[in-house]
Amino acid sequence: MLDDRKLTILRAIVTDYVSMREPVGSRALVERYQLDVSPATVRNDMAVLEEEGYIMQPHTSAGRIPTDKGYRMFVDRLGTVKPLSGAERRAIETFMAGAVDIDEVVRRTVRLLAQITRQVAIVQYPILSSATIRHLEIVTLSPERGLLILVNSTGKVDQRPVDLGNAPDDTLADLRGRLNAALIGLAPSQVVEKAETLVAELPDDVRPLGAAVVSAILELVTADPSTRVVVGGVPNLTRFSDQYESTVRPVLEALEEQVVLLRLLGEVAGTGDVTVRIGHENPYAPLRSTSVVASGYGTEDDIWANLGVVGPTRMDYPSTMAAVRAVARYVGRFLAEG
Amino acid sequence: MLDDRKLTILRAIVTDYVSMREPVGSRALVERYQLDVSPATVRNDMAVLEEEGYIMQPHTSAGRIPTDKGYRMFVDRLGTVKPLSGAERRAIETFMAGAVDIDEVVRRTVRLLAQITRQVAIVQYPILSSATIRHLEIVTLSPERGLLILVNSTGKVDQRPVDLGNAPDDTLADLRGRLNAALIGLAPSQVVEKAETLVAELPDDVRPLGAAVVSAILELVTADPSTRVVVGGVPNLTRFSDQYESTVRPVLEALEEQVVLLRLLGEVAGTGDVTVRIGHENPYAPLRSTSVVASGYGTEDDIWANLGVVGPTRMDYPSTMAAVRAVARYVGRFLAEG
DNA sequence: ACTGGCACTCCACCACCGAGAGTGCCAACA
DNA sequence: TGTTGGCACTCTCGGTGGTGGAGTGCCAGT
Repeated sequence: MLDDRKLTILRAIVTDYVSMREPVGSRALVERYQLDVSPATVRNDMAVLEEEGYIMQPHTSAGRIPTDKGYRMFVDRLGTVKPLSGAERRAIETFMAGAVDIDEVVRRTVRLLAQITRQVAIVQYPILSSATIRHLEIVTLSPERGLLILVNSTGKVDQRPVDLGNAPDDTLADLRGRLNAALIGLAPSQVVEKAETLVAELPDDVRPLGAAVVSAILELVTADPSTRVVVGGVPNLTRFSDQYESTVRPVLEALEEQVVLLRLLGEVAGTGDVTVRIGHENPYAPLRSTSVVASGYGTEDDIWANLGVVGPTRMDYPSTMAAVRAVARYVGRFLAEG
Repeated sequence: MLDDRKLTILRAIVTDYVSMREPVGSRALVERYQLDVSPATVRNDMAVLEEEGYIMQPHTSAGRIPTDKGYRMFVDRLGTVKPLSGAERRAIETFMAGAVDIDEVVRRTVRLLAQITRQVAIVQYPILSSATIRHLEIVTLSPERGLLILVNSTGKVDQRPVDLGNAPDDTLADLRGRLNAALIGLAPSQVVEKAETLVAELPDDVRPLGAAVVSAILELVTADPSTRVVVGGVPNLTRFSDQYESTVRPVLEALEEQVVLLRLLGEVAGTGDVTVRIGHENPYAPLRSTSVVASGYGTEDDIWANLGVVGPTRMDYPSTMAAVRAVARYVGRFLAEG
């Protein structure tokens, strides 16, 4: 159905439209892409491509622009991987160096991704499912208010206020000792299993407080940190479209909704490799006029979370995909090393 | 120079322009604001107001719009405080209830402020200068890597990786004991004073590690958490202007620069009451076409940080100022109570 | 199967015009 | 002196019509 030349033409249309941002006609095509055929021939091929739904005309007698289906074909079969430039590689390395905690890693990643793709970047906080509890502390702030602190093997520190109800210091110390002894080295799932019997086995005088603390621990341990996302590069939305109100506004609104972004990343990515959702393929209606390029990141056996970019369907897919892939890999390695 | 009627007219022009978003002419003015004089009289007054720089015409024979100076006059002398609606009061109360940690308080505040002002909101993390050290912990992650954890009296938990360099467990325990004994109850400034002698007094075998840990403590203690800001309500920028590229883009870019926002808030607010910077009064050039309404928040004797909104110069100052003031007060109280 | 030619379509651009809104000024008036 | 009605003037905005150009589809010829 689609012979080589038609595919070449489709590729040329996509490439040209992405860089020129204008509908592309048959003459420009043969001139800029050495097709060695006449414009008339190209027109015939374009008629077929249009019939098949890969390209369309904004109006009669304008050039053609790719449809979502056209971009999809391009991404799946026509795009050649565009390796990162040396400067980009170096940027990735230097950008991350010196990030001390997880917050900073995420913040820098989002900045980095926005900068090299020149799109809006989204990074989800990593969930480190293999993490185990390393240390547990109960700090007294006042006779009534305490702070439960949990440190896991990756160095993440979680906290939560607990109501101490005037419990005496030695009760507190007793509880802390028991909890540390019982829970250190356990993974989240094991903590959940063990929680009930742990409370049951506490001495009567410690049990009320113990129950409160354990339930706080459970909250912390089951709370999914990857339910947080960070967004960056919003100014790049400028390059989206000329009609601000109708196209940019819904995207801006979507970007403020953590829940939406999480669902989006979840449905688009989820694997270790780069995935692309083009226009109407997107699960979320207000983003139907955008494309999402996303990838999971983590180690080879363990995906922790997702990251990606949102941009106009008319985007440079090869470069964007290469950048997302590179950043995802680098962040995965960086976090794995600690 | 400016008699009562001229001021009334100026007030009417500001009010009308803010709500109608169109240059306002003499006829509309007398019709909508019962001025009891003829349009011709109003025109004479407007000519004076224009000469004095309070209003201007976008072009000959359009209506007048306020200048920055006009808004300034309005804010200083003409605006009447517009109390919050009951719904808004209730929104403030319910929005904050149930926020567990400082991150969440800040995130909710920014959302709240963006929602009731319908502008872009900026909230700076609070610095609690009266906080003292409550607990200090060194958790071993691996023989080489450790985590220093600092809890202060407000319940804030800070962390920082430290290089343990294979120090034996009992050295670590010894150091932890000494540091806890020496530092608990101290304010940041006191910690800084005491640091040097503390290291000097350590036994020889503990000192190298101790020096590293103490320097980490100093970093944590002097690091200003209020160097972080959170932004929300960006979609409200839609209502800024029709010319996207020229006016919205620079604002978007400014909003991504933490440093800029901090300087902005710092220079605009800094006191316990609401401050307004209008257009060219702004210290930061790309925001010369916007107004900033900001306020410090905290307790009566102690300002912790600032919050505010950024919007078009053509904004509803009375409502916005009332909202910023109310939110600042509420957050201050909320945090003070714990 | 490809090509050159040709008639056709439609948009983008420009000039032009008229209506409407608003002004400044002036002479008249309280 | 301050206010008012009248009037000529200016400028924007919306609609109209014409033109050039880009691009197409189709067809006959190679």
